[in-house]
Amino acid sequence: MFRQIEAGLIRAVEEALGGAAAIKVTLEQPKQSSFGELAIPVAFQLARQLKRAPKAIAEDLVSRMPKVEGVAGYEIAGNGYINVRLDRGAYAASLVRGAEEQPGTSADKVIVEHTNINPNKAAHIGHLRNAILGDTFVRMLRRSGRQVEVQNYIDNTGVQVADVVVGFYFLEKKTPAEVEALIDDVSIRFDYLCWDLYARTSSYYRENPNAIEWRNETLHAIEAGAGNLAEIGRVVAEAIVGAHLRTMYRLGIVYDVLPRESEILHLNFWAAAFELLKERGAIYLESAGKNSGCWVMPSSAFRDSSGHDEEDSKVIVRSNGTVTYVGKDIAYQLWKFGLLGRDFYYRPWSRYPDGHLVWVTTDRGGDHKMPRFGAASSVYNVIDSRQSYLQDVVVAGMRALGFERQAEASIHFSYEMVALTPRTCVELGIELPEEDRRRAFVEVSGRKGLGVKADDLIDKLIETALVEVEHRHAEAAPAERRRVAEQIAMGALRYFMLKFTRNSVIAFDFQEALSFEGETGPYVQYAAVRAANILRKFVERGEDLPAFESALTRDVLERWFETEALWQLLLLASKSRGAIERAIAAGEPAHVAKYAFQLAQAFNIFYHEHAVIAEPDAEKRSVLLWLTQYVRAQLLSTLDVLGIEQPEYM
RNA sequence: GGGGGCGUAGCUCAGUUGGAUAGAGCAUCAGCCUUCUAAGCUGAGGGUCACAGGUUCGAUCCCUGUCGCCCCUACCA
Repeated sequence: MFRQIEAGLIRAVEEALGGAAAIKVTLEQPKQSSFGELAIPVAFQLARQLKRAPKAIAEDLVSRMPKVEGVAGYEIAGNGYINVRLDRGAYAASLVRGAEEQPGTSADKVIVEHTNINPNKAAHIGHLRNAILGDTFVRMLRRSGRQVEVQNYIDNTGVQVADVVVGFYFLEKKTPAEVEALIDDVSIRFDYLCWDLYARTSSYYRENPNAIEWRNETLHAIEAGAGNLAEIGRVVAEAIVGAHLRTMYRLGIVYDVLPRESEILHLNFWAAAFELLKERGAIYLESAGKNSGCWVMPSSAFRDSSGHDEEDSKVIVRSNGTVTYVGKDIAYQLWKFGLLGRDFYYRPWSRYPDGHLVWVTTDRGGDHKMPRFGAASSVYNVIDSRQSYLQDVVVAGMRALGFERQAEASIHFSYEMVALTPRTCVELGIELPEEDRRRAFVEVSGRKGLGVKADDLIDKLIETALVEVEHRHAEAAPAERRRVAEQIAMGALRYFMLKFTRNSVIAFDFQEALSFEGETGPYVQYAAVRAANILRKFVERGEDLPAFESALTRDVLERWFETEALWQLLLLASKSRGAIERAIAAGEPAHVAKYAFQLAQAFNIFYHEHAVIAEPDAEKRSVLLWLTQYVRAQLLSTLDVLGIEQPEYM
């Protein structure tokens, strides 16, 4: 509704201008609500061109603008603003009728790749930020009508998996069968065990540099796909991927397909990409300097400024003939756009409780009915900002191959890392060197085993929430209280990861993350619960909700929404779709979180000021009840985009 | 050295693409529960938007420089 009026206003201003001036007409929200619902600052832009006072231009413009549906009038304010006042009665009446615009559906597919955790240890809070950002962005895109495929890339043949295999095989002297026994042992958390083992192997390398040979041997074995080392690698990666998916499912995060590095290798994706890159001159064989004997991409392809020499080129194929990670990534990115000329085979990996299937790539054909994966028109890679250099190289590769449009549609959805505050390190019992203690934050490190495990944090949040739920609802069944605590924990965690904009480093602090007050997920959930309570209590008292459409005529609505506070609440609630669209355009899920908080805050004030059920005036009560219902619906749909549920009670 | 990001209230952060009197949460202090649940609400204090120039009707936002912090800059991923 609101966005239709905005579009109408822009058209009207353009018509009034009659093409006299070449400027882009924009609208803004007035600083103060008393100035109206919208403001048109166009007179300022025109003042210079026309050499006239902004105020006179504004007056002239208003007199020439055609009638806009839903607008009650204009005011010239300040020294040239055109403030717009909406027809509140008509606006509210259309909302009562449920006349909200539906998003169009698009045929183009968007791929969002997120999570991408090395399958060699338990997930940590940095991975949570990635997955929550990615999952929320997926929900935003789907809400806005876009078709989205969610990929979680599994690097099951890399150094990190190899290091855990080295730990099991060379340090612990375990056979594949013994590793499998550990996985099957329900008294052991295998992903936690690997967390420690990975740190132990890393420190072993530091003390015994020659042991790095074990890693090389393991990497070769994994790539060849035969022998005990490869077998351990396979079972470890398989088990850890399962653990990651379970961890993420606790937060409502699901995937469509798991493309694996092993298939990229076995199906020779790289060979296809290599041919293309050579053929189109995107890479060349270096004959001199430190990169002699390597196939490299010149730095001019991905760095625009001068001052670089041959030494800055990026190695794509090493002098020993093996391909680097970036090379494989170029092949993978080509596949995502359907440009590689080959595809994976697939088999079902697992099924979520709601029936949704996750597929995994395989290197052999099977007899499965499945969706067509890949071949998208745009691709979002949710990867932390430290890898932006490599992402630039991938995009440069696409461009050098002549895939300009796809290069343009390859979006590095980057975000800053989650670090730990020194205080939190102390709480975790981590010894910090003197210089780290004075820093604002300390980077997590898997190699050092330094970090907060995702499941530990989720457990701690549930535990904290449960104490409060038990205190408030002693009469409820334990299983039910547990469920409510889980929903609150999930709301707190998802909101916490989303409230920061992407390029801000999160200095993780337990005290802050465990807070359920103020700008938090539970605050928003609480507002939704309150709204639900009003409606439930009203019905429990034996009264039926009024027939809003007939009771709330335009005149009635016009009268009650003269009250500024009620009108502002309605207006804000009606802007949820616009808030999501703006957040998509900005690529910033934090904006949706902020909107949800603001709406919850506005409702809490309303809740405090109006006793809805006890309202003696029947007409006013109908308005308040409808408003409660409407705000609740908008709040719930926004929470749904954030992946947050409303508990039954709090 | 080069590339990128950041610097806004005591702390943690927003700031809708250059607009009207710069906001929120936390923390501090003072209030509000016989009510649809106080995980809430009201109020107070707290600012040289790092600094210096420039662009223009107008700059927290754009440009230049300076200072400080962070990340990247592997034949690791």
